Amino acid sequence: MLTQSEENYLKAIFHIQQEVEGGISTSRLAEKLETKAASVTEMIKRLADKKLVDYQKYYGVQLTDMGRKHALLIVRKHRLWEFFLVERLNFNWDEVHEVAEQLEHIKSPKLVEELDIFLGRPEYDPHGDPIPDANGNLPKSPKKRLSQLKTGDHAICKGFNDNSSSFLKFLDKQEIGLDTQIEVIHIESFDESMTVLIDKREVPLSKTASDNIYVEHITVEV
Amino acid sequence: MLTQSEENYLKAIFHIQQEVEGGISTSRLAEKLETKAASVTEMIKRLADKKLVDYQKYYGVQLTDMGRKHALLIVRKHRLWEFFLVERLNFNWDEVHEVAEQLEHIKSPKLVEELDIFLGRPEYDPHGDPIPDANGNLPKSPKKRLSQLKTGDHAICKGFNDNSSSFLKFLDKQEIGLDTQIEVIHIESFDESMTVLIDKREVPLSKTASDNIYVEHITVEV
DNA sequence: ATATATAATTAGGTTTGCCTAAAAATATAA
DNA sequence: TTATATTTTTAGGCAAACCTAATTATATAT
Repeated sequence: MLTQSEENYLKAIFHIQQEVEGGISTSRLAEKLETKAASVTEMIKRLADKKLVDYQKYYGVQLTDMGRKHALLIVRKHRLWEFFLVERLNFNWDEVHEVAEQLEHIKSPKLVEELDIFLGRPEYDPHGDPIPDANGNLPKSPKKRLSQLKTGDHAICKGFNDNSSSFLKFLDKQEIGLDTQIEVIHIESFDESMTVLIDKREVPLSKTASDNIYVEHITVEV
Repeated sequence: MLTQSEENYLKAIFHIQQEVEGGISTSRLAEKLETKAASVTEMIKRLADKKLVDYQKYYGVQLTDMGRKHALLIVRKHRLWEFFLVERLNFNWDEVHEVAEQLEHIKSPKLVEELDIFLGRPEYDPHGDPIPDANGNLPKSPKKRLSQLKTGDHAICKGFNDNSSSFLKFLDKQEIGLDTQIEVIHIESFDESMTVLIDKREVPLSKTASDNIYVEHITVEV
């Protein structure tokens, strides 16, 4: 049985692997987990002993199939609980993360299954992130970053890369949420900031912001 | 902030104090927590340092007001989650204990409050145990043990002292649940076992069983 | 190619929470 | 009351996870 700490390491490795290919460095993991490199080295060795990660000294870690399976279950639980908190308990989407970080470690296969049923087997969490099914399969949608679009493009908001409370509050303020319709009306070449049209309002977005917004690019018949 | 282990000790002390007066012995606590006396002594000292218990070497522990407050919050969370599991997630009442033991340690005041609202501010958990409110007040009902009744008495089942899976399964088999109507039709003097009438069925109950069933004694107009 | 900088690992320590075995205190029985 | 039994505490250890400081590998720059 995995400890909470071991689960957190697996989840962190999984999330970093979603972004970059290849082995993950000790320091990158330490940063993500807000701990020190020495602690990471130690834990990685334990996980390698348990065949949950492949580890080569000085060359980083990668999840094994078993490790990925565990990680996906934790992600599944995290996202189901986030859905529960927002949809049933009136949490705002910027308040759920820390609580879900706790709830994801509850060990009860029946609980996960019954919660999934109770919630109507949702496919996406409140931030638009896909919820893995019981076998670890992710529903995948053809997502792009808003920053990849061109002037004149239309899109529908489908998720966010940064789930920090400050970013989500910023989105709330700009009235940007899941399924919000967006039209790109201008891209400033010098800093790649853009102006988008949302519900007839002109909203300015920095490159940092547009990088963190996932959209589905749609073609509009004129 | 309290660790999970500290919370479990407070809860155990609270539950034992409900049953017997006075200081609680190290060995009694060790038994309840399925650990060793030496470990208990150690933890008790930590809790005493934190002013959560009063402790006198060789004379047992008692909760302080602060300690009781913490214990009641844990009991509140435990029972709210049990209610949730049974009423919303289709758990049977004999399956909820271990999961609730985990869920009770989730730290989020908002979660507790919103869950309470979501569930309709229930007063009793699925076993008939009272759920403390946010201030630690217990709704109290005038409960007796079924074993205290006399032949001919009528009563309504209001709770159980033993929440073990085996006892709850036994109750299920006898079709005894919360609010079940019971009439005592015979008490065997030599072993204090009794025969009760439930929904026109004669059900034999050992003293052990009747000791663990709480009832509200009612007067029937004939 | 060699020196320097950066990153990773090892060494050695801490805290929490558990353990066993020995010692001390209290309770029970002759 | 004194001996015996039981309970409690103390002493000393262990594993999980963390830490800092020192060492060793690897990467970078001259």
